Amino acid sequence: MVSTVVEDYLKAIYKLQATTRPVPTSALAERMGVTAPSVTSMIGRLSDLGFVHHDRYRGAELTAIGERAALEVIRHHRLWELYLSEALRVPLDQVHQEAERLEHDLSDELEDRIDDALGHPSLDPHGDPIPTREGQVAEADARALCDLAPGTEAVVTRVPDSDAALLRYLGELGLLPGQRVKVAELAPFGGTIFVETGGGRQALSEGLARRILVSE
Amino acid sequence: MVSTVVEDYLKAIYKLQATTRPVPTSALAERMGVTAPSVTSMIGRLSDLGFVHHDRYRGAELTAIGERAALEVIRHHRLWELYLSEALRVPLDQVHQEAERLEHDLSDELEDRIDDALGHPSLDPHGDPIPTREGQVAEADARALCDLAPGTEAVVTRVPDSDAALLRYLGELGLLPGQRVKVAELAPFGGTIFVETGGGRQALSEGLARRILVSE
DNA sequence: ACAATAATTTAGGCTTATCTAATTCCAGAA
DNA sequence: TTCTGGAATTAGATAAGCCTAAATTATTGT
Repeated sequence: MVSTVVEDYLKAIYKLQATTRPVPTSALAERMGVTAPSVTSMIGRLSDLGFVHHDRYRGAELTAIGERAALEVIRHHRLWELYLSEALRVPLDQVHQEAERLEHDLSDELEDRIDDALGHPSLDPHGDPIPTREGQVAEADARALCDLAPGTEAVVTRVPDSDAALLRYLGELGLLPGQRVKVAELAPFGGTIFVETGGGRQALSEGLARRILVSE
Repeated sequence: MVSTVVEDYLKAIYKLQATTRPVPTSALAERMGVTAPSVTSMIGRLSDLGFVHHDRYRGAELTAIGERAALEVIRHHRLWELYLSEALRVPLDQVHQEAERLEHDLSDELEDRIDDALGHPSLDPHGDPIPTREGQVAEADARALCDLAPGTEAVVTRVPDSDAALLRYLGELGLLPGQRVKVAELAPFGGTIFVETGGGRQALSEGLARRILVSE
């Protein structure tokens, strides 16, 4: 059984790979909140364990085994998130933080019981896909709120998961998963989008609107 | 925040204090599954942290602060046990093991939510008292099954928590908390007790009957 | 092609928690 | 009161993760 620290590194590498591949030492150091030398040494260990391939001075990439291990941690995390949200009514802005600790302590038996209790869900409360026990991830092809034409109506399907303050703000705006939204207009010269939600007319930056995924 | 290892030591010392006080190094080593020198060194750290008083060559005793910390871990453990048992239907013989990992990852908020969801319970599924948030333990004055006179009827209130095989056995006998039991007879010359349970007539050793607490 | 800069790795050290081997202490027997 | 066997402690080592400071490498601008 790998340590919780190793699990956290694997998860971080998996997420960063969506952006850059291989993942540079500095990117991993930043995400993990440690110094670059710490990352170099950990990459060496992960490489010894067969979880990553290290391309010296270029970065690290998960092996098939490493990706599988990362997906198991992510599955645990997202199952806990949904469970805490549904069964214990933990507010959406707090579930990530709680799950961050619990994800390392989920036996196969308990995983199954939680999965059963939730009816084998495919999405966590932020709209992120829950990998299957076999490590399959169903990435929905959603579009970003900022890409909708004015006048379009849609439903929010996915929001960033780890920034509690942002999630509270999105809650105030009425832009959490499941909530309806209509693009009212785009401000001239770009940069700002006006939308109508259950909470009324809201202005938000294009940058933020890009991180909110919707389906029509 | 103390490490999970420190939490485990505090809990172990608390439990051993019920038998011997102060707790000898060897007893703690045995319970923690480590060598005596490891315990000596850990006791030094616990002493530095103000959790125990170390009487050199005699053993360790929890300070008020240490006892408080131990009770918090035990509260977490027992709340998780009851929650897993009630909400997720985890079998009684497994809840201890699961809670052993989860007890170290329970934020105050989640603790409150679980406590609320369970209706502020006072006993875990093995019948062990759940300390209050303030560190109060309500030790019920129960009697042991082996101390009942033949013919007496009672209800099982408390059983050992950590031996899964024993708990499965007690389940087969019909001697889990909440189940009714009647002492049928004592075998001549002692050592064995015959009881009637929902599952019929059962024989059990005096040693085992001493670890099963009942109320009439 | 080469020098400057930025990223990465190496070197060496610290803390926590463990171990084995060696030593010291205590309590009970003679 | 002294001896002795078992318990406890000290000494020294290891592994995981982290750090700072120094050295190295890759890249980029000229």
